[in-house]
Amino acid sequence: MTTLAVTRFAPSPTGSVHLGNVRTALFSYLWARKSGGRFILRIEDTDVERSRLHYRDELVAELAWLGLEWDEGPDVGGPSGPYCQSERGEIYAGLFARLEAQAQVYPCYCTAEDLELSRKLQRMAGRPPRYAGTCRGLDAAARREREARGLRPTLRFAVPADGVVEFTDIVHGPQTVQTNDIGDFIVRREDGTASFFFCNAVDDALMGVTQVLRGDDHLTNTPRQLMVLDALGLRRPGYGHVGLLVGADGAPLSKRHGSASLQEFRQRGFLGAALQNHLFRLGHSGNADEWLAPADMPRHFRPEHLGKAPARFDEAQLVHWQKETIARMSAAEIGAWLNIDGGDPVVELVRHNVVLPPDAAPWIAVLRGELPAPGEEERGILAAAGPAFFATAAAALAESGADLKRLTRLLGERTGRRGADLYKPLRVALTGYTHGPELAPLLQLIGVEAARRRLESHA
RNA sequence: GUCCCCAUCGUCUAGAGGCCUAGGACAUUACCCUUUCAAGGUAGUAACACGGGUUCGAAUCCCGUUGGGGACGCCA
Repeated sequence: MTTLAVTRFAPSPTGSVHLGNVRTALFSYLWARKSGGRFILRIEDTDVERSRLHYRDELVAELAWLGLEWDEGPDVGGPSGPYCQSERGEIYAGLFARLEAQAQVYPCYCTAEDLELSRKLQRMAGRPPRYAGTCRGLDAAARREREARGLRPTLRFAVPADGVVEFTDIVHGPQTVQTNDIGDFIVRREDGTASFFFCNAVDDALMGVTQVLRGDDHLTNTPRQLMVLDALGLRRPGYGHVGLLVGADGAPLSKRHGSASLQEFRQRGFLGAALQNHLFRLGHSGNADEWLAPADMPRHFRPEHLGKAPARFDEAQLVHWQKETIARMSAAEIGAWLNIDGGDPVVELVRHNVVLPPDAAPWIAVLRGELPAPGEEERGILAAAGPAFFATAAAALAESGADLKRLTRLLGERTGRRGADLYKPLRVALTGYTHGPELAPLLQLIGVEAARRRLESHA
């Protein structure tokens, strides 16, 4: 019933991928999987100044860690390669030649300073800072003169006047844009490399992409890409612009929000399935409130439920999905995640008390014999119980052994305490904390000897 | 500045004119369970930005206001 969707994720390797982009990658991936189509990874590294090889490797590793799998990409190949734009120069050259032959592009000799000045003047005059069209009408003689002066031209797309570009956005619906609102834009830089407007659109068409999902920030430059595609007679993919992902401050997540990179969340110990569950519900609703296994996510993905409004990234909700994920992991998986032996009884003990790996450290320390210095609340509880209580507790422990039930029954009988009055001081003396995993297995693991010492130290 | 986009509980969202005295999830509060804490269970607090229309009837459609965001780059 669903038509096959060919989708892609096309990051530029100029930094760590941030969650906003990861989310559109996830949506794209899910759409492809839902429909039985293909998911493509394409690296947009035409900006030689800022692209770095290690960012590309990192990106591939992070995406794979998250659990996204692409059918075509720089590492796995495919029929539409190469999948790094830096290697597609010949393809673009052929296309530029066609546009030149059709006179739909022209060389522009304006320097960066010229352009900046022009923009500044327009802004001051209360006009939108668009390319003024200075080089559009240059004749052959004028071009030769500029070349002779050593000027290297960029190539600009000649946007037709008084036209309209129409398209139906997958999430925003019908859009109509006046071409008069769009200035002639650069498709090829001075150094000969293709610009985003050009290669991004062209590659989607060439690679057979049917649905492009991306951030809202691209909505207004979609018409430019459509004009390029139309001029080249290439098939238009469908475009869907999802509301941006914003941070707690309401500002869009971006590379300057260093904290929003996928890498950082992985390094902090968040799990791929938790991140997927959270991202799945940001700017999208998939009629499922409960945790979804990554394998089940595709059939719950609903492209028609992609949101237009910006979504706020709230870590509290990510933490919830993290807990749900941990609850479903096997002991071996938790062990690997915590970097301890999966057979270690600590694993089951702490699974409900740990959100991130460092949270396990205190409990491991408690079992290995190091108690934290008691805080104010803890000292209060210890003092309220009094030395006699702990002396009685130590004596009872000698009879009960590591059996908490017996220990608390004896202690209850001898001190008259029950409930929190009984358990709280015991817990604090034994673990140093007022909260934590179940006390019975905790006592078993601490062992009678260590427990006795801890109780006696307060007697 | 010009053009474009967006607007439901604190947060993520359901809602495509009557099913809405607006539903769910997270967070939060209370209670239950366990002679403790956590986990689990139950219940509760909490929202249609504002103003005009259209309609018998509007969270839903139209216009405006306000607020937020984006584009206008030899970044993507």
